[in-house]
Amino acid sequence: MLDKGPKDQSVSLVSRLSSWIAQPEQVHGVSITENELAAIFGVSRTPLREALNFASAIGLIRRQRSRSIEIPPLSGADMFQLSRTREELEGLITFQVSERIAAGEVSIDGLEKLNQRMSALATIGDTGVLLGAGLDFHEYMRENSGNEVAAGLLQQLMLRLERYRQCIRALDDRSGHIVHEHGQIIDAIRAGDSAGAARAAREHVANARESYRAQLAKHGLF
Amino acid sequence: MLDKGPKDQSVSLVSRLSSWIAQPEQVHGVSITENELAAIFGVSRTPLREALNFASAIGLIRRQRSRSIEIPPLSGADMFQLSRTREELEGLITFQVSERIAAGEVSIDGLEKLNQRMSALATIGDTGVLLGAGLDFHEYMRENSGNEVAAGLLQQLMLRLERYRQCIRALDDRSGHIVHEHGQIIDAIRAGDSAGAARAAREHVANARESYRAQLAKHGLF
DNA sequence: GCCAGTATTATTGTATACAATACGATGACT
DNA sequence: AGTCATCGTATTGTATACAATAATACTGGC
Repeated sequence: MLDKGPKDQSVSLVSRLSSWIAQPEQVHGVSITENELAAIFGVSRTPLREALNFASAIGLIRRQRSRSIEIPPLSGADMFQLSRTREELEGLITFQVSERIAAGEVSIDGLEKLNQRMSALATIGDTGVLLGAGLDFHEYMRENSGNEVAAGLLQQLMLRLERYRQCIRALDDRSGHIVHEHGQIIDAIRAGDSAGAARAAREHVANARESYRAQLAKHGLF
Repeated sequence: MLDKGPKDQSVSLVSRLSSWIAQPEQVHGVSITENELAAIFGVSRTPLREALNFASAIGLIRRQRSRSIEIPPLSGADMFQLSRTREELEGLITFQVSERIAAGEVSIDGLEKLNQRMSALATIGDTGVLLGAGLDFHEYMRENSGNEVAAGLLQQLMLRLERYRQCIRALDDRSGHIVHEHGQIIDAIRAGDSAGAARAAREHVANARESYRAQLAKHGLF
């Protein structure tokens, strides 16, 4: 209980909470009491409840009134809707990034640099690092779209998708595809084809979704 | 999510807070202290902070760490991004509603009924009621899309757009267009043209956005 | 007069205490 | 034995109190 150095916990509590939820060993669909969670994180109920409110606002957990916290069960349908929605938003911000680059409001250098880094990592073959670089790519798109609204919503989706990502991180080997598909997006942007870039981004998400679905089905996860 | 519980304040606090923020007389971009807000709503800081966390999670307010609450300023750019993002999500769920109707998973009766009601109201000419019915239409789409994810994100956007809606409610007379555009969406769904329905939905949002932009510009609001 | 450094105050972050509510168990009655 | 009412306990919702941090005012030195 004596968590020394108790500066602002609420911000980090949200990320700690989301990490905790994302752990595959958590039994999904089960209810947990606030006191239990508070004990787990070593804080009192007050900051915990603030984190819970935040988490429930973005759909990470569910809270009926006067009921305990429920970790939403993982399901293929849920994963599909998350990814399908992400597809639209990634398409939108990719389009907007492309437009901004075409208009000279943003330099393409950042994307080129990320692309080179990805290619370099692909030859090395470190899957973990490569996947991290892949996330950097999408983060860069969010930050340079000029659309904070869509970027914020996308980040919510990424947090929720993280739970599924955890399940298949070890299994997935789409790294080669990822590099290629990111490359296609950048190519379209470079050519000034914003609509094409958006299309490529959407296909990229759709491909990832299909890969996830296949992996999860193959291992009979849900 | 409406005010119902006599005791549970935290849920209703969120809606009360969003209504309060949406009031045009609020000076946007100004900072407010938690104690002031707590006094305004007649509650202690604890439930207020929970509502604030919820509101900041969905972008209704901004809270830097250890700083007072900031009501994000209204701006044309913000309105554009909200509406532009909404356009994508409305397109998506309209597509999904259409697909579910085509597959027989959902009856089209609900939409037909809403359409008839809208037409009837249009002849009467009560703008306020008609706009409410328009919102019902979109709510129906969200609830019958089978995509809780996109529906939840859309609801966040609608809450944030409410602030802009408040500014021009009295000015707007797009009622006729709304009825017509909703009709086009329904027609496409009835014809089994999901892609067409999605396109119509997106155009509907884009038209509303342009109308908003023009109205706000005409009155020099921001 | 102005700037730096410190003291003071205001405001946020956290913990504890209490109240209200929902859930479960126990027992009475049919 | 089954069902319903009532009570007891567990859990959430709210308020108050305290701690830590950021903002502000003040004083002394230059």
